[in-house]
This record gives sequence, C-alpha cells and structure tokens, in this order.
Amino acid sequence: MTGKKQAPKLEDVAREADVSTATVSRFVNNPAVVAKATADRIRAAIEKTGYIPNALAGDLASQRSRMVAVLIPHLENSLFSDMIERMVGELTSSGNNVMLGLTGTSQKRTDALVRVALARRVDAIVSTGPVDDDLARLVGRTRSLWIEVWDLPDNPVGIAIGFSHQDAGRDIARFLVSRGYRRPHLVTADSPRSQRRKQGFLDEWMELTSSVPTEAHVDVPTRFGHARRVFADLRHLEERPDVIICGSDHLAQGIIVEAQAAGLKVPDDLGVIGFGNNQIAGEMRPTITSIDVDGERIAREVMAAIKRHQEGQDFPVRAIDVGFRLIARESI
Amino acid sequence: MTGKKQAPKLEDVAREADVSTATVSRFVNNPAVVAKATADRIRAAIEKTGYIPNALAGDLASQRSRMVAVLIPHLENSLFSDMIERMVGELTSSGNNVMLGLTGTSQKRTDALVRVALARRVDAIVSTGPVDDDLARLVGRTRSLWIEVWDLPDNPVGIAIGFSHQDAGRDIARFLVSRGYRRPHLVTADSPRSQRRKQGFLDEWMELTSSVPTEAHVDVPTRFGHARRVFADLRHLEERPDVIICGSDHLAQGIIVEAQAAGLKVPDDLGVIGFGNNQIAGEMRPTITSIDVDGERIAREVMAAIKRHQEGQDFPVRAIDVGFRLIARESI
DNA sequence: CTGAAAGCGCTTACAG
DNA sequence: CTGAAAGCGCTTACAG
Repeated sequence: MTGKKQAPKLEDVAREADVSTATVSRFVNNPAVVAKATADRIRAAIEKTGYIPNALAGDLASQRSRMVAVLIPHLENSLFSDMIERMVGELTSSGNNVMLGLTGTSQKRTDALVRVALARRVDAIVSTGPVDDDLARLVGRTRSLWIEVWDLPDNPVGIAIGFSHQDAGRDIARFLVSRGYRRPHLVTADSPRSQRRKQGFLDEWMELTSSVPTEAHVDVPTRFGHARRVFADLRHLEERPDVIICGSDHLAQGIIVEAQAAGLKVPDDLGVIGFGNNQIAGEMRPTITSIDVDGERIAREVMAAIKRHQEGQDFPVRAIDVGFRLIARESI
Repeated sequence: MTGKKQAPKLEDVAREADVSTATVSRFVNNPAVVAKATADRIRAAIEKTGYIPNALAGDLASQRSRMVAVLIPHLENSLFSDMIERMVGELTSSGNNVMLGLTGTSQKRTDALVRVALARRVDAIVSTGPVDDDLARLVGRTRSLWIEVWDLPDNPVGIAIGFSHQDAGRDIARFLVSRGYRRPHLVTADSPRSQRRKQGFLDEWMELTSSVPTEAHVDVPTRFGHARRVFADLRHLEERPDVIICGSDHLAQGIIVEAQAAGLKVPDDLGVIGFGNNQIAGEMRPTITSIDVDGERIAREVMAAIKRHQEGQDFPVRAIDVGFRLIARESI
C-alpha cells in the first residue's frame, strides 16, 4: 500500500462547500448554472480538497463517455502520422478524450483494442484499417460509431472518409507515361490498399503502353530500410527500370539514398515517386514527387461525423471522398 | 437516434443463462471459478446476447482500472518510437489497457492529458517529459504512479527510468577527441535534456582541448527538415566544422543528405553523429554513429514498476539508470 | 438556483 | 460453486 489517503470525492467537496453533491456536480460540468457565491465556495472546496472528478463514475451515470478511440498501426514510418496528429489535436480541443491504440499489423491486437474501446463505451472508433466481419457485427450492435479513414470500401461498416486507391494508381500511371517513362518498377506491400493501387496502376499502364511493369514486394509498413534490398534486387532484372513507384515517401527516400550511393542521379538516371506526401517528401534532396492526401480535410470530416453522432443525428452519407493530388517535384 | 436497442448488460446475460449476475460477473473475470455446466450456459448466453462488459461500471465497482496512460510528444520523428511501441506491446499483452496521449510540445496539453488520465483513475502514467510542480502535487495525491522515462531527474515525482544526459554529452566529446576531430559544431534543441547533453559535451570538450565548439539551435523535435538551414548556416562560420553533433538520428540523416548535395563526403569531409539509435541510423548510407538507449530494458523496468504498484508494493528504488552506449558506425 | 433520491452496470464480502 | 444485496462515485429528472 502506498499509504495515500482515499481520493476525495464529490461528497467531500460538497461537505466542505456546504452544498449538495448535485450542486457540485453541476458546477463541475457547467459552472455557469450555479450562483456566483456558491460557485466561489465550491471552487475553494475543490482547491482545498484536491478533488479530481472520477470520470469512470461520471461516464457511467451520464451514459456517455466523450471518448474517441483512434487506431493506428505504427508510430514511426506511418503514412498517417500527420493526419492523426492533426485529428487528435482537434478532437482533444473540442472536449473529447482520445485513446490512441497501436494495432501493429496483427488482426488479433486490433480485435483486442476494438473490444477495449467498446467496453469503455467510446463514442467513436477511428481506424486506418478495415475490420473483419465478426468484429463489424459486434461494432454494429453498439452505439459506437465506426469511422474508417484513408479508404472507400464498397460497403463501409459505419462511415468511410477516404479516396480511391485504384484511381490513385491510375493517375500515377498516366503521369509517368506523360513524362516519357517506359520501364516502371512497382514496389508494393501486402496491404489491401497497396494492392488496389497496384491494380489501378497496372490496368492503366497496360492500357496506355501495352507493356508490363516489373514488380517487387515489401512488408508493411513500407519504410526506409526496405530500400536496400529493393534496390539491390534491381540487378536481377533484364533491364534497369527508369522509374520506381514506392508505397511511401520513406521508402522513396531510401531508394534515392541507395541510388546515389550507387552513383546514379535522381531523376536523370532513375525517377522515384513516393506516396502520402509526408513532410520529408518536400525536404529530401531531391524533393520527392508524391501523392498528397488532404489530412486536414479528413480530420475535419471525422470531427463533424463524431459531433453529429454525439448529438444523435443520422448520417445521410456513408462515404466521403476527399480525393488526392499528385504533387510533382524533383525526383521525377 | 440510431435506433439501436440498448446494449445488453450483465442482467440480460444472467436471465438468459438462468443464473445470478454475480455468477456471470465471476465467469467474465475468471472463467475457472464457475462450474463447467454453468460456464457453458453463460458462454452461450453471452454469444447470443452479444454482451460486451461495461468497463466503466466494472472499474468503478472494483476500484481499479488496469489502464496505463503513455504520454508522448509526437508520432513521427520521435526519439522514443521504438521504445514506446515495445512498451505498449508488452503492457497490452499483460492485460493493461494503454491510453496513448499526444502532448505536442505544449505544457497545456500535457496538463490536460494528465488530468484526463487521473480522472480515469489510471494505474500509472508513463511520460517522456517532466511534469511541472503543480501537476506533480496533484499526481502525488492520487494512487496513480508517475513514471518518467529517458531521464534521471534529481528528485523524481514518482519513479524515473533513464540515463544521465550529461554523461552522454561527455562521452560524445571524448569519442570525438579520440577520433581526432578538432572543430565540432553542436546542434541543440531547447529541451532540458538537450541542454544537459550540451553542457556535458561542452565541459568535457573544453577540459580536453581548451577550445570552444560552435553551436546552432533547432526546434523540438529535432528532425530531418531542420538540416537544410543548419547546414546552410555553416557558411557563416569562420572555419567549416569537421564534425556535427545532432540531437537525433533524423537530423543527422538530413545533415548527411545536405552535405552530399553540397558535394561533401561523409565522413571524409565531415563527420556526423546522431542520437537515439533509431532504426534508420543503421540503414542510412553512410550508417550513422549514434547513442543507443536500451528501449527494451526501459520497457521491462516500466512493466515491473507498474506490476509492483498494482500489487500494492512499495518502491525501494526511485531511479533506475539504464545507461547508454555509443555505437560507432560509418558517419564518423 | 438548489436538494433529495433514484439509477448507471458492474464487483465482492458474506452466507450458504 | 452460487446468490442476495450493498456499494463504487457520479448524474439528472423532479420538485421546490
């Protein structure tokens, strides 16, 4: 035992301020509704007792948690970092308690985190990945809103705020053709989203050029460290590619470093395109051509959806397409 | 309104399984204590009703939350990413619910997050930064354990698990002297930890060489993007430094990129040393000399401390020094 | 503007 | 191994 005395509760503050617990509760949740003189006494009593409201009890009694769970796969090397930081900031400043959960790439951990979030009766779960059918059913039975970001699944569990990865792949293909590239090398991860971008790219590329790109695979998340192997493996190709399409800006950065170490110039000898428009894309030398996704817009839409849900309103729209933009820079 | 019916509760499961709520509760928390036949009925009832325990009510009744709050400044470019991921993984798999909080660099947000954590009656708060006096007093009155990691303050609020940043600075100085460097350029952020590393470096350097290093400042977190300005500013120095001491591996990476873009060879024309031994330190070309901190050890000690605290034991030790190691690589 | 009291959904000592 | 019942610390409709 730590020997610390019990935490003061509403009752202790009430006694100290000589009011009822109901009045202290009202003051804590909305100071404006109690009389000035009473408020002053309560404030003093809270200060004196060191009272910290018990949110567990409060949420239980009021039947709402004002908590939002945000699930991300990784801290570092994530396509979502900028968006998530922005979203967490906005959620926090509008009075929500954010519970960040680290899922890794394991479905088991995702499952566990979703259950924990539901058990704490969160208002919403924001996830960068899809949920499997069993879990979807479970979520569907609760009052918690499921928000998937960065993708537009055909039949979203709750609501989806994202863009078409297939279209992004197509756009990249068109862009490379327009720049005169002939031998693209496509580096893809095993995630459903990467696979759809790849499909979009392949469809469009083959349609426009009647040729077939070479390919390589990397693990999720696609990061800087993968570049060494990917680059080294190029020598097994019959012809060296003239452009490498990466699943993230970090990987693109790694490819540039490897290319330069091998004496190649980017983009003269080899073009490189990233994905996600992470901060480093604009900071690397050469700066990295990438696909930008409007993280601010996503954050805003997430906020709006949660607010509507908290206010008990329905959603006319289940999917919001925020689009994307190809940002041409020096690396291509 | 969503039109969803009320979430099923213990009572619904109990009725369905024809037992008391007490028994269902026991089953949920420890399946082994109920008879096999009863357990089977309850399991079926839970399945049928889609019951998800209300952790808010459970924690309130049992007076323990099994929640741990982990406070970090940023997602990306953080010295702590590897350690935090590891820690979160271990905490989660040993039955704790982890609440990740994003503090940014603002004390106000840190304050708010600490209050939220305390209000939810977390067992412990793990933080990569110190807490101000008022908040420390507040935390001290609760049953929540404060754990500061990556530093060893003189008088820790709860317990501290880290290392001496001053010693790290001194070690770097000795190392550079031993490698024959003469004109170090020290890039420091405004954080207390960076400042102490700087002080250690300066003390040792001046003692050994009787010369004074040049310096530059960057914002926290020290990241890749800062490199451009830092490097450009070198031309204002009377003599070009022969080695740059960076506050993070990301910044070191940026310096290497800038140096190469300017036609300098690392380490022949310019040495670079990072800090934190992030994954990229071993992956960059050239690989980056850095200070390694044993994140696995820190994670383990954090786990042990939380476990002891949850079991009501006292701490004989308030500060645990996990040390650090200088990893010499190609960049120096 | 304020108070008395019921209720939120669990847990757990106690008794059997 | 199981049940009846008190209690965890709040909130809030109702009444004044």
